[in-house]
Amino acid sequence: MDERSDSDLPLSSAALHILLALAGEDLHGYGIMQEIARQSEGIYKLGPGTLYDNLRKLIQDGWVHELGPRRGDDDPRRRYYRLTDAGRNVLRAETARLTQVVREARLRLRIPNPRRV
Amino acid sequence: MDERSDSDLPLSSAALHILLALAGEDLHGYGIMQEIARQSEGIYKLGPGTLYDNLRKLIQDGWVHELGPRRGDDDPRRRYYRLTDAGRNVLRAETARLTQVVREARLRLRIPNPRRV
DNA sequence: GACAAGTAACTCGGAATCCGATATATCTAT
DNA sequence: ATAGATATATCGGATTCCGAGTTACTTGTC
Repeated sequence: MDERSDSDLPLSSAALHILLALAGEDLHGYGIMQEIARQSEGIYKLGPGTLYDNLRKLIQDGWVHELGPRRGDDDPRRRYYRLTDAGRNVLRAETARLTQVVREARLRLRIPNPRRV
Repeated sequence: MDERSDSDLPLSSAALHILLALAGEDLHGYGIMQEIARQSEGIYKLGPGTLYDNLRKLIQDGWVHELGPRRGDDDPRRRYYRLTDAGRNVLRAETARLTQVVREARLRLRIPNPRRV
C-alpha cells in the first residue's frame, strides 16, 4: 500500500476543492466553480484566475486530465476534466492528513467528537 | 450564535498550523516550528520565512498576541505568543469547515466513516 | 576554557500563487 | 432581437511562500 504522496501535501485550498469537485463526476471549468460554491455553501468561492492556474498545474502533475468536449446535445464549448488515479490518491492522502488535523483541533479546542461523522 | 468569521476562511495551511500549535499552550517561534513538525509527524514543515510572515499577519489581525520573554530561568531570547479569543474563534470556524470538507471527501472517495474519530 | 551542536529570532529576495477585472463568444428563454 | 446566464480564458498587481543566510546565545563535552 504505497501511501506516500506526502511530499505533495498539504494541498492548497484551491487544489483541494477542485479535486474534491472532480471526485464525484467529470466536470467542465464553469461546473467546477459552481460545484465548489455549492459544496461549501458559498463560503469558499474560486474565480477563474485561480481555477485555471490550478487546473493547469493539476494537469501538469498528472492528477487531472482533460477529456475535451462531449458528443451529443451537450454545450460544445464545455471542456471536461477528469480525476486520474494519481489525483484520487493525493486526495485520499490529503483527506487522511486533514482528518488528523481536525482531530487535533477538536482535542485542543475541547470540541467533543461526533458519534457519527 | 455569532458564527461568521467566514470571510476569513479558508485559512492557509501555515496559519492553520500556527493557530493549532498555539491552541494548546503559549509558544515561542522556534517552539511553534517544532510543535508543528511534531503534530504532523514531519509531513508539514514550516521554515522561518513562512512562520514570521504569518505571525506578523496573525498579530495584525488580532488572532495572536505577543507576550514577550518570560521571567525565571527560561531562555531570555524566547518571545512567546498566545492565541486570542478571536484567534480561537477562527480556528473553531475553520475546524468546522474542514469537518465538512473531510466528510464530503469521504463520501466521494467511498472511505467509510470511523465509528470514533 | 575551547569547541561544537543545538537553540533562537529574524531578514532577504526570487518563486509561486492568488484572484478579480476584463475580454470574447455562445446558448437559452422571452 | 435582446438579455442574461453560461463558458473559456488571460492579464497583471498583490499576496504568500519558503529556504538560504545572518547573528547571537545556550548547553553540552573534552
